[in-house]
Amino acid sequence: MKNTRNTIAKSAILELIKNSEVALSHAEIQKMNQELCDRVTIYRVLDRLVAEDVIHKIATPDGTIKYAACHHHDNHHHTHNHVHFSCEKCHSVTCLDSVEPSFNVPKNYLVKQVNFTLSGLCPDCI
Amino acid sequence: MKNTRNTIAKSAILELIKNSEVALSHAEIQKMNQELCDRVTIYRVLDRLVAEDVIHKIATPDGTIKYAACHHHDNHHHTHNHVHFSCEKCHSVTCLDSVEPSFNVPKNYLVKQVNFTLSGLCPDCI
DNA sequence: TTTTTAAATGCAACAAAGTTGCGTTTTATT
DNA sequence: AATAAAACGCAACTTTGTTGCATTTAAAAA
Repeated sequence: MKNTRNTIAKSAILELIKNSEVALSHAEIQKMNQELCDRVTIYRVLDRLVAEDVIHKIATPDGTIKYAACHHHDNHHHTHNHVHFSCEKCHSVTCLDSVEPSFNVPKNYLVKQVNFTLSGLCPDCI
Repeated sequence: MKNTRNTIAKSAILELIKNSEVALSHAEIQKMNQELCDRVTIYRVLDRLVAEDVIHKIATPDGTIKYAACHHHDNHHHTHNHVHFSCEKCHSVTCLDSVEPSFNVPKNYLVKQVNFTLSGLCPDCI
C-alpha cells in the first residue's frame, strides 16, 4: 500500500460515506458537498479510499457505481463478499451484512470475489 | 408489451448476442458491426430486446452493462435470477445457468430480482 | 520551527457513454 | 397501392470519467 495523506477533501468525503445509511455514488457525493472540492478530486479520493480498503465499490443492476464504508468484523479480517440491496424505487443501495448466500462454485472457474445484489423494494418504499 | 417490428439492425444485433458465448456490451456490439447502423440505433434496439424479454442486462462489477440472450427453460417460464461470471482478466461475462445460489431473504425487504455475479478467472484465463 | 519533496488539488481540455429531438425511411397492416 | 406508426440517421446535447500540468499542501526531515 502506497503512502496516502489525510486531506480535508478525503476526510469530508469519508465522513459522508460513513454517516450514510446507503451507498453513495460520485454524483450524490458531489451534490452533497458542492463547495468542498473539484469533481476530479472526488474521483481521485474515492479511488484512494478503495485502494486503502476503507470503502468498497458496488455496481448496481443499472451499472451505477456506489461506495459504502467497509465494516471490519472479527480480527482485522473482513470481506466485501456480502449481499447488497438495491431499491428499484428510491435507488438506494444498502449493505446486508447478515445475509450469507451459499452456492456451488463451478468447475474450471477461479472465483475471487462474489457480488450479490438483491433488488426490489426497500423497507422505506414497501 | 407494445408492438415492435423486425428490422435488419434488430435481427443482426440479436444474432450477434445469440451467437456469442459471452455477454456483449454496447461498445463491443458497435465494434463487431461497424457498418450496420448508427450508434443510437444500437442503444434503442438493445432497449427493445430487453423490453421484449429476448435478452437481459447484466451489470459487471465495474459498472459496464452487458447483454446476453435469455434461455427460456421449462414451460415458457424463465428467470434472469441466475449466476453470472465476470472474468477480471479478459472481461468476459458468462451466464452460469447451472449454479443456483441459496440465501435467506431479509425481513422488510421485497426482493424482486437477484443479481449474482462471481468474478475471478474464467477457464480460458486460468 | 523552517525546509523540503512528493502527494494532492484545481483547472482546462479531452474522451467515452448515453440521451433527445426531428425530419426521413421502412415495416407491416389496411 | 395507400397509410400510419415504428424505427432510423444525424446532429446536438448531457453526463460520466480521464489526463496533463502548474500550484498548493501534508508530513517527514533538517
